[in-house]
Amino acid sequence: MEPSSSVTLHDVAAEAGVSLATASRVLNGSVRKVAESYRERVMAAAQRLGYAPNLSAQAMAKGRANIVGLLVGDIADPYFSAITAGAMAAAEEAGLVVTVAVTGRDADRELTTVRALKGQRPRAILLAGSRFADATRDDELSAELENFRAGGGRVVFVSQSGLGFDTVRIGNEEAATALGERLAELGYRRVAIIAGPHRLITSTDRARGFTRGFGRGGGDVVTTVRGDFTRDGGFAAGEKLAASGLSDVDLIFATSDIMAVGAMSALRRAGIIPGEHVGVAGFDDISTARDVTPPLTTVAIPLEEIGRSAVTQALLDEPGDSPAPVTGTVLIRESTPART
Amino acid sequence: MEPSSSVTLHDVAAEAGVSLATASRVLNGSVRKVAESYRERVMAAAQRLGYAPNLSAQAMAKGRANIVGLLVGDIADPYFSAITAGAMAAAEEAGLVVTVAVTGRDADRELTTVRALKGQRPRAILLAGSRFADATRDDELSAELENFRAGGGRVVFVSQSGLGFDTVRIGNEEAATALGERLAELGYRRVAIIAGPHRLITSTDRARGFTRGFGRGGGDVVTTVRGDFTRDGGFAAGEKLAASGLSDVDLIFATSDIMAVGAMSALRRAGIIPGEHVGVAGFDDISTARDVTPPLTTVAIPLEEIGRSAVTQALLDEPGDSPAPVTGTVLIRESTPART
DNA sequence: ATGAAAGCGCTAACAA
DNA sequence: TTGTTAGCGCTTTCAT
Repeated sequence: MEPSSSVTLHDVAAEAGVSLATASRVLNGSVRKVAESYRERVMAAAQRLGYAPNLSAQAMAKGRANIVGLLVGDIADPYFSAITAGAMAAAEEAGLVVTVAVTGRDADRELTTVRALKGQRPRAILLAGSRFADATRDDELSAELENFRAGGGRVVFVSQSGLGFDTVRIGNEEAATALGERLAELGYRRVAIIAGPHRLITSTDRARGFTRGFGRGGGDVVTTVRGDFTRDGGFAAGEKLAASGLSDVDLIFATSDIMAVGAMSALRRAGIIPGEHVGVAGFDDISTARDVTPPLTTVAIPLEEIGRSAVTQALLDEPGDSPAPVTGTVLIRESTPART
Repeated sequence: MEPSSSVTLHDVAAEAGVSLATASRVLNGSVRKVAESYRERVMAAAQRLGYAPNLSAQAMAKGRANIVGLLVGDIADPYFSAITAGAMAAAEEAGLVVTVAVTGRDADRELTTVRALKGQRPRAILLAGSRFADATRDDELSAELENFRAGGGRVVFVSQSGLGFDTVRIGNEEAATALGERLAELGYRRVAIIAGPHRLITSTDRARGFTRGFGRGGGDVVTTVRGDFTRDGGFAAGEKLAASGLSDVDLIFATSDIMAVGAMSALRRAGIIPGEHVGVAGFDDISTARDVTPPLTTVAIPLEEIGRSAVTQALLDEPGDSPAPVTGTVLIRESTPART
């Protein structure tokens, strides 16, 4: 049968000779409750007509759509795309559709975007990405999300919490501390830190943690250069450091791999060979970290797993029991050979 | 005013002392038609109550949701995430929300996913990613999309067309030909091609184009190694080539940068230095191509632009006028120095 | 210019 | 177990 532009449940019910309610029960409603013979007839009719439920209608009738809204800073950033991949995998398993929106790592846009997402009445809203040091918008965001939760929606943050919602926390500071210690053990003593903007807590936490660990091992932070929390931001910071001569520095720590990778390119361009003239370390263990030369020392964060986790958390019966923070694993690679 | 769990248009209308219809006209409906005084009162009421339209309800009333569904092979692949970024930017400008789904580069899953997306009654469905050589599912997919279009939805393919829908075409074969010619000019004569699975037309087109161009310049294809169209697939292929000794080969062309990058890592691991012992070239110009060592010769494809374009195309008044294919630009970098 | 009311497709009481 | 029916929130004729 040629499916007309849109087959409704009504059509299916008619075709099968049963009531709307019965058809609904068979195709979508709760399990077990319809006689096998009816069940089959409905299924057959649906099949024949090519019926597909109208999600908007379902959402309206149920008050909630089988959607999860995911906010990321920048989908083209491997950090976020890995988290997204994990979230989408888990969502698909749960029969949910994922709506993705980007915030550009900006608090205002984050707020706007949350509002837009709320309009879909999704089952959950997931906010991946750093919280902001400047809490200007936090009250508004909180209110917006609190209201969403009051309506039965679930909210899950990924990274830092602070606003009192469920959170898949990432142990940025601890892992960075461990990395700092290890690098100090390897003989590094004077580090230049490449960090993202002050307002990104993720970056700040990592820098602080690293500083502490490195300090414990007897190392010092010589300087900190800031830039966008992107590849190009890292590149620019790398150029700046290279221009300064790097005289007093034996190590560069960037608060994300993507910045580290950009910085390495800048260094090499300036004739400074990463891993040889100066050690370089990053954070995240994005795929590229293995493929640059030399392979990049970093902290592995199970990004995909975190994405899955966020969805799982959102689907749990009860909010409130945030799991323990995800821990990172220090990965020493050739970009930081032991200092003789 | 404390926004109760959900403020409806009804509430706003009541608060403003106007009818539902008027409120609707002010807040969403077509422009100009409401007296300024009413207009203001409604706006104020909406503001005060924190009203946000329920998209599902709007979708139902209008028959179509302000959503665009985007299908990608793998969101963690920079090729797709760049396209996605572009599509999301354009969608946001148009006030549309983007639902993303992954196909895992599998025709069956692609079909399933299209069905799921259709349930949202989105304004458009965008299919990024290679078509499949094995057209087993093409009829079903066509039928599904044709039906979607019949209901007023728009369909846009990105890459190859073939199914008779609007397409943002990518000139893979032509650009690969140009690349092959250039590399032959540079003195390369014997290439090993690293390709994705046979079924991915994108990969096949690029390999064919390259072969032609390289042949024109007097070069030969010595061997072709296939693997997953991923970084790891490239790595595995690279290992295989390295193991074979690479005796008879002065160049490796991978049909995507991501494979090329993986292959470079494998080569280096085996003691073969890319750009020195053997030239390496890729395709796409993903961000990483600049950051590997040596920087990777490739064909630049304006991925973000393509994503934007797909959305723009979908929003055009009339289907059918697919723009000219997007052309790639050959970028010779240090991974393919001129052969002496 | 404004309002009343009929749906849009589906679910979930409530009846039978 | 199955069917009837009242909404869900919004848009859109059609009157007024």
